Amino acid sequence: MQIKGISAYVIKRLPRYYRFLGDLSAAGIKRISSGELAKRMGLTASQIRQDLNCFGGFGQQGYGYNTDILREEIGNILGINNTKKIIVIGMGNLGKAITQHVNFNDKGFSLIGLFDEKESLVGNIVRNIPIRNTNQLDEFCKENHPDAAVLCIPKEAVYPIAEHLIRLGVKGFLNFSHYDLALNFEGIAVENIHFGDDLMKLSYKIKNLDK
Amino acid sequence: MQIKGISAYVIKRLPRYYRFLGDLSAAGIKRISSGELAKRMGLTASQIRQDLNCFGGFGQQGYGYNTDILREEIGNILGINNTKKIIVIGMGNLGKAITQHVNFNDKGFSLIGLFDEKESLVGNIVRNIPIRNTNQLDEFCKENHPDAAVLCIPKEAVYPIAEHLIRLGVKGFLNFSHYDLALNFEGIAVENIHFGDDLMKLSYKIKNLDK
DNA sequence: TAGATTGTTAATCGATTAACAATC
DNA sequence: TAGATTGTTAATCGATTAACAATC
Repeated sequence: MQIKGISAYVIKRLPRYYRFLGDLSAAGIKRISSGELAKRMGLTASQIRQDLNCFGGFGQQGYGYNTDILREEIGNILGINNTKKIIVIGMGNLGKAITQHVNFNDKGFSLIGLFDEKESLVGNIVRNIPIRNTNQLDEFCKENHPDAAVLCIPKEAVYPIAEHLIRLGVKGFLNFSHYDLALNFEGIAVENIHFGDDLMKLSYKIKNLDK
Repeated sequence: MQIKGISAYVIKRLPRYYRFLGDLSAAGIKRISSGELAKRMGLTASQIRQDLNCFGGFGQQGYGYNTDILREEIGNILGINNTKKIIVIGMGNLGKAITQHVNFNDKGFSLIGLFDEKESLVGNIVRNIPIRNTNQLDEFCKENHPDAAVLCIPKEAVYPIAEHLIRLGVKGFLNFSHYDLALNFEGIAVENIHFGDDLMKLSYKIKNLDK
C-alpha cells in the first residue's frame, strides 16, 4: 500500500498524527472524525483526509476513523514496526543527553552502540551501553550492521566518519552537525536538527510578533 | 524594510542562508552570485533571489552579492542584533545539554537563568549560571524580564508554567515538550523541536530509500 | 561598451481547500 | 431510511521556477 512520490509536507505531518492519535487512544477515545481531529490539531478536515488517502482508505463513511487502527496504520507507514539498529557518534553533552532522553524503541529504532574518540569517555556506561572508541567502529559495524547513526560531532569531523559509515552499510542519519550530509552523499536518508536555526527563527518570530 | 506576510517557507531558509554566508565569509569569499550560492546550497538561483527580494534588494546587477553585507542583512532580518533574554526551564539531561551546547549569543539571545523544580539540582552551576528553584520564577521574571524560554520539561508540566511565564511577559518559546503551545496560547512565538518526530521521519525515509 | 547578474514579472507547478457523490 | 462522514474530484491558492528587461 506504499506509494512512491508522497510529498515531504505529508510525511512531516505523519508523526504528529501518530502522536495525537496516541493521546486520543490513551484518553479512551475509540473513534474520531477528520473534522474533530482537524479541530484538535489545528488543521482542516480536508487536509487530513487528503493526507491519509495518499496511503489508503483507513476510514469508514458515516463513522470516521478507528483511533487505534489509524494509529497503527500510520505507524506502519512510518516503518516503526520494523526495528532498525542505530548508533550514536559523539558522546559529549548533546550525544549523552540524546541517548538518555530519547525513546528510540517507540520510533522504529533500537540503540545498539555509542562511540566517542575521547579516551576518557570510553568505557563509560550510558543506558546500559558502554561507550566504545570510534576506532572500533569498523569492527563493530561489520559485526552488528547498524542501519542508522545519530551524529553529535562537530562539522569538521563529519565527512570522514559519514563516508566510513556509509561504506559500512549505514543508510540513515540523524544529523545534529552543520555539515550538509544530504548535499554530499547520495542515496542515504538524512534528518537534520539544527538548534541554532530554530533559535534564529524564534528570534525572527519574536521580532515580528505584533505585526 | 521589514514587511509583513513573509511565508514560513522563506523564514525557514533564512538561518541556512545565514550559516552558508558565514562559511563563505570565513573562507575569505567576498562576493557571491545567486547562481553560485544556489549550487552550493542545493537550491535554485531564482528561489534565492525571490527570497531575498522579500526584504529588499541586497545585490548589485552584474556583480552579485557582497557576502559580508548580505550575511549582516539577513542577521538583521532575523533580529540577531537585538539581544533577547532567555531562560531554560527544566535542567534534566536535555536542558543541561542544551544549556552547555547551544551558543545563544550568536543567535540573538542572552541566557540569563536556569530553573528546575528538583531541589537536588538547585544551586548547581551550569555555564556560570546557578540553577534556581522553579518557585522563584515569579520573582526572577519581575526583576529580569526574560523575553523567551526554552522548555525542557514533560508535557504535563508545560501548561501551568507557560501560562505563568506568558503572564510575566515571556513571549517566545523553544519547546521540546509534546504540549502544543501554539495551539493553546495566542500571540506568542513558538518553535517546536520534537526529536521523536524527526526519528520517525528518518524511519520513513530509510524504509522508502530505494523506491 | 559588452558581459554578467540582479530585481521582477509571468508561467508553472504543487499543496491546500472546497465541494459533493458514494456509502456506511 | 436519514444522517454523518468518508474518499475523491475540482477549484483555489500560493510557492517555485523560468524568463527577461534593467543596470551595474
